[in-house]
Amino acid sequence: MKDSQASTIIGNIKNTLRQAITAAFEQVRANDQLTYEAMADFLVEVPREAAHGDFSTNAAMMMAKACHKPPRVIAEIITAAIDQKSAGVSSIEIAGPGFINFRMQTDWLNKCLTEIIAAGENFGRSQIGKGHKIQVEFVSANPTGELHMGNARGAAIGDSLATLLDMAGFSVEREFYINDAGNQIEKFALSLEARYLQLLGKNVDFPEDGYHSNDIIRVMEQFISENGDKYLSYEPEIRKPIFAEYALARKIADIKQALADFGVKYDVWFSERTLHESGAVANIVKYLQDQGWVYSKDGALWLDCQRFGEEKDEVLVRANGIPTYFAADIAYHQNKFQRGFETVIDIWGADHHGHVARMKGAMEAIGYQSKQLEVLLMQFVRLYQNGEILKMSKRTGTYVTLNELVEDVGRDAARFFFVMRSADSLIDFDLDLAKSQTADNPVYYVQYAHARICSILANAATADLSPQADTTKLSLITEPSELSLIRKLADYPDEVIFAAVNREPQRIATYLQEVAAAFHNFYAHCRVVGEEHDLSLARLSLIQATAQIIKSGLKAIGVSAPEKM
RNA sequence: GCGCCCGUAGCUCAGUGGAUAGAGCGUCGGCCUCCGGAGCCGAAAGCGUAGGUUCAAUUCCUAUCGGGCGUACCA
Repeated sequence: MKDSQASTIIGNIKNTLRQAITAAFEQVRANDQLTYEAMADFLVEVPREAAHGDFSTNAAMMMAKACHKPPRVIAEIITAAIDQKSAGVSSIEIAGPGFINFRMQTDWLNKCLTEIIAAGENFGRSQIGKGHKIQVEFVSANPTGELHMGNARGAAIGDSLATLLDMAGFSVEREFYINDAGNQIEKFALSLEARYLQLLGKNVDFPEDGYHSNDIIRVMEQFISENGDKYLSYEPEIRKPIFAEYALARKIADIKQALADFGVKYDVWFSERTLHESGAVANIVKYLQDQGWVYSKDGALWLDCQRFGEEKDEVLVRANGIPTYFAADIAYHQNKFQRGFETVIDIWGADHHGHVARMKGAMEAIGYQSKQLEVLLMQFVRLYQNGEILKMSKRTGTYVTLNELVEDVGRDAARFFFVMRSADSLIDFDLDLAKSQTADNPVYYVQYAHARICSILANAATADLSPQADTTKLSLITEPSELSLIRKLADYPDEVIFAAVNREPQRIATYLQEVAAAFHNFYAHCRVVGEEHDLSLARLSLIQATAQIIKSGLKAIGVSAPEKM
């Protein structure tokens, strides 16, 4: 991903250095100082340690093998050959195992600051995505219950990833797939019917594998208050769909509301049922049959998954004639691609990982490339309470809902918490800690930096300080804590790109903590208001840029940037 | 058994094959006559184990141990 880089001052400098290094290699090869077949890929990066210069490259180390010389010897030769002046380099040193470290001529960081301020809210946006259509499908929970912690994690990750992709220049849509067809809806209907009868005083058994949670009792109470008991006399096959229809509409509305309260809004709510009704599911099965991917066994239709390397085959249509979830999912993904998405990202729980390879295989079978379907698996959220694992179960109705999470922990803290962890780490979530010590959440560290800046800006306003872009003397910014803050700020566009293309929104949470740390460090060393006039103005520009980036980054992960806390 | 994911500080977790592996919480010690102390500075403490590839491995590969998940005509 080293070529994924924003067109910023930093990006331009990296390109310039890369060209200068490549030119130097070509020159010394022409002089027979070095012999090699081809240039290796090398990096030009901003070193983690400021002591290692403004930029550094590993080119000499990468070329060690090709040149048959030790890295430091190559570095000596290359360093002598680089045209420093035209590359804007003030000094070069060779360090460590063979890094070449560059120090740039002065004020390049100040130019970065100017650029950040000039770009304003757009700083962080780029066109890496070139407008390619990409879809992120996430949560897609069964509409038979309430959203739980796992859904909350998926919502935080999916929504943030979608925003970051948008910032990186992709054309993004968020989608929720409503599983409103199939077996679980049948079970759902049976459960609703049982509750209906029970609420009206009938002594009926509740289905063993039904949905036990209390919320569907509430739904049926509402149903009865609106429609009375007239369905007691109806045939089950007539009234069950009526119950299901009624309850689904309400459950889906609840889910929408819960997600909206969590700051997540979808572009499309896609109904599985429409795929069955339109014949899309039947058509894709027919298509696969025609293509020779399907065989009959024990009365069912099977997809030959072994043909694309799976261990076993999968049923597409059951012996009872009802298509499986797998068949519907193939039709669903065909539909996605027919809508013009070049890439489709699905965010699934780890319990679905067995589904990944066969879905990718199926994509090949229906004429798409398996890499067009990316599945981001997220590991489970394990809840702790009173020091013990809290086992979540829809069956017994014991789980913590998204609504409760937002109520107890708060939206900002919850979203930050989920997005700061990589999707593939198993999270231990201590409910007691989350409820009692929310101030320990790193989100407040970041938000505090923003609020602190807003407070300083307010002070500056009363002190009649207002920087003008064209006259502010940014060259007065020379303190190490100031410069390292600018350095960190200038990274923002590349951080967004990295998070987007690697599907790692947690990078932004980490980055924001680094920005906040750099700011707090600056604050401890430098005053803004009360210094000499021009210096105050310059620092005002610096903290404005900082606030702008913190706000932008928090927004990208769905967290607010309060001006006061 | 087989497959996927994860083992990093006392705890929860970051870490694009590179230079001295980071943060929060916890522990210990400093810092407000000064823009918000929800802050800053410092200390102790770590890459499960064993091989391999590489100039260079926490990162890639293999094995092994430990944890999670899956292995349905469920989704």
